Amino acid sequence: MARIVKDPEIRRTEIIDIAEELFLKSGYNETAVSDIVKRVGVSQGTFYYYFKSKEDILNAIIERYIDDIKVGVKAIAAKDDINAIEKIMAFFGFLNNMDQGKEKLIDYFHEDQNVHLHAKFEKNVPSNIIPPLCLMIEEGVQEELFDTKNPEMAALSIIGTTFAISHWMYDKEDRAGSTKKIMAAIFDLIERILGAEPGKFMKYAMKMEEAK
Amino acid sequence: MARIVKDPEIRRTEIIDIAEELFLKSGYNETAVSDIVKRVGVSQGTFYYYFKSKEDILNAIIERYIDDIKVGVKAIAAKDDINAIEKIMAFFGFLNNMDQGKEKLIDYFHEDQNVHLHAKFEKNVPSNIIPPLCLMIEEGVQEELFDTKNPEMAALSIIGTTFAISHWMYDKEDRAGSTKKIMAAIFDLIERILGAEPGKFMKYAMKMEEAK
DNA sequence: AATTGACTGACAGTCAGTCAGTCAGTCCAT
DNA sequence: ATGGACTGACTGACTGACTGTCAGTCAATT
Repeated sequence: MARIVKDPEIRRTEIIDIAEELFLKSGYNETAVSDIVKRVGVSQGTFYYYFKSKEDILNAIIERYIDDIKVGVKAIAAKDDINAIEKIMAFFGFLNNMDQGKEKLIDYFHEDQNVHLHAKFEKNVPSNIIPPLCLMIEEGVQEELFDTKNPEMAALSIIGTTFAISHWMYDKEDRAGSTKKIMAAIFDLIERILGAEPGKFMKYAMKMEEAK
Repeated sequence: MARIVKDPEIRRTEIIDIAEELFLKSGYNETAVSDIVKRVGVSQGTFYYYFKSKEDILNAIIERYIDDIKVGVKAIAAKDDINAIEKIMAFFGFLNNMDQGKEKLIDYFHEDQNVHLHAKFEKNVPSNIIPPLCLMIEEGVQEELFDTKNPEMAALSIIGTTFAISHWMYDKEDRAGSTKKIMAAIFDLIERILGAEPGKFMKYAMKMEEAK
């Protein structure tokens, strides 16, 4: 094969891109390293020059997602023209959009073959999004929008609730149709967890809808 | 190898037992089918006589856990000498004891090598424990102990919260020591989610403590 | 004696990971 | 500018280990 030398960073990204695509399409265990290198157009050795094992490239893929999330969430947390409720809502909006950007990443995650990817992802997400979410909650407590003594636990509860509900919805057949009801239910739970005034989140959601 | 014929059900259980032990000790990907059959003392072919693939036996292991949980939870839900709060607390006590019975199954689950097992487990648990938990909550609403319009969502939120907090605690170093504080925090969150009187769960917990 | 079905073990095919060596690009001395 | 030394990106054949198959064996049952 013709030997083509590239900037290591570009080559690395190239390999990660293809690996991600194949893992999502066929599953981690079902994708061979040889499938990846064939698609990239490099040798087996090159793969192991960049990644010390197959598991290692999976970690690299996850890390990239986490980094994207970190950047987006930090930007929201740093805003000073919106209040805590709007931040938390923007936060969920951002997480949702990320999925969409990757062509329904979340759809892939819920296929059985991708448990491995999904599990690693959910294992690593909380430690990165709990701290900023926690800050937003503390802000809301100071603004007297929320009433909670333990912002960290509240943050965990919100994330756990959101994960659980989104998993649950994916296992049910009748996914579409009742998104509004589900949003209302999630808002209700978040308000309860945070000790916010009932209906306050929905009120803000309507306002943002109008603003468009 | 000496040929020993056993009752198929016993043989099947035998293979599952060993496989479970090895998967938990060394991880799913790191355990070879040949390791399993060597330990059981049967041939490679016997393994594939009982299970159609390596993935298949993992599903069998998970199924066994789920069945244990189902039985235990049904028994609690059927009791008529305790109220909804006591049932929910018994429910969590049962889930906790199950872990202990399996020599801290939950400890193994949180090791990185076992993401595969863990993920399959958590993917399948909710669909089995949400319905009975849901019934308990509905009971509590009728008894006017709780105030919620959507018991199913509340059940999901409680399970999600519990999972998220237990994962979070395992990733933190200072695990021991503050179990009481964590229990208090979880009770507080459950009360908020269910719309129960603040401190009510803790009150029942104290009462049960005394009863011993 | 015939039938059933649990069981065997050799084997085909596949895959993760290794390694000795190759070659493109860079940099410096002539 | 030209060559030669050097670096590190890259190659691909190879190995050992693995999953899953299958033709056939043997114990138990009828």
